[in-house]
Amino acid sequence: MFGALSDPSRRSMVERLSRGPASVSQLAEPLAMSLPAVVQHLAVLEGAGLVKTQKIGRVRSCTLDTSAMSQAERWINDRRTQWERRLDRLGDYLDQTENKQEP
Amino acid sequence: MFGALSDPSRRSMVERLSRGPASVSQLAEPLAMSLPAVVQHLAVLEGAGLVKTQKIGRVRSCTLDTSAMSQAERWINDRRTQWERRLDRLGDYLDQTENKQEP
DNA sequence: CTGATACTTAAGCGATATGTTAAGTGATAG
DNA sequence: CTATCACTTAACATATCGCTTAAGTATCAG
Repeated sequence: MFGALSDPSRRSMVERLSRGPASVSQLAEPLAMSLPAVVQHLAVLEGAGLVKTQKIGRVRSCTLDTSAMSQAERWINDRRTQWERRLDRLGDYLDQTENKQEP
Repeated sequence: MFGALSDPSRRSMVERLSRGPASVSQLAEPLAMSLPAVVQHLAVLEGAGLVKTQKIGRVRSCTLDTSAMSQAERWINDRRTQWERRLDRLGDYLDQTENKQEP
């Protein structure tokens, strides 16, 4: 999941897809690489559950799956808030001892 | 940033640090690898701005830097909400055309 | 049917990542 | 002072990643 988003090309593909569905060729167009390379990146994104694809005729249509993104967002948020709660408790403790030293 | 979080060992280190500061040895303890390997992972986290370290005597104390995490969280959130706004607009459009067809 | 389009599959290649062991360095406990 | 502890540095194996080219398949337009 994080691994999928760790590559700039893949992030730009996600950015493109956040503006709406696209075919493989459309995803490849702004990228300076061969089509098979784009398909490989796409496979990584699909493997991570970030992108769903559907082949109609000879065109593969790609769309974003935001539920997978929420999961990563939550992981980060959980660690961050846990850390910040710890800082808050530490602050409370310092306030407390400060009050005890100078009553 | 995403690359730093793409490794399970590094995520477990971040998880450990979200519960409070720790030394290198403390971070290494639950991991099944040599100490130099842990230090390398730590360098990646530090390079991504996720962790700050400070050497006091012979022990290196590591703490989380949540501001870097917020940035990644925001990136995900931006893409997700952009996608969801698009879906909303599409829904509005479909409602509209539906009303026109059956007045 | 024929040719063009939109991928797909397969093989390979150089760079980076992830781990190892072995040998330092510097701080501190006894 | 000496031994130990907590890293640190260096050299190296191996694996995975990101990309390439070349050849194949399936669909659609004319």
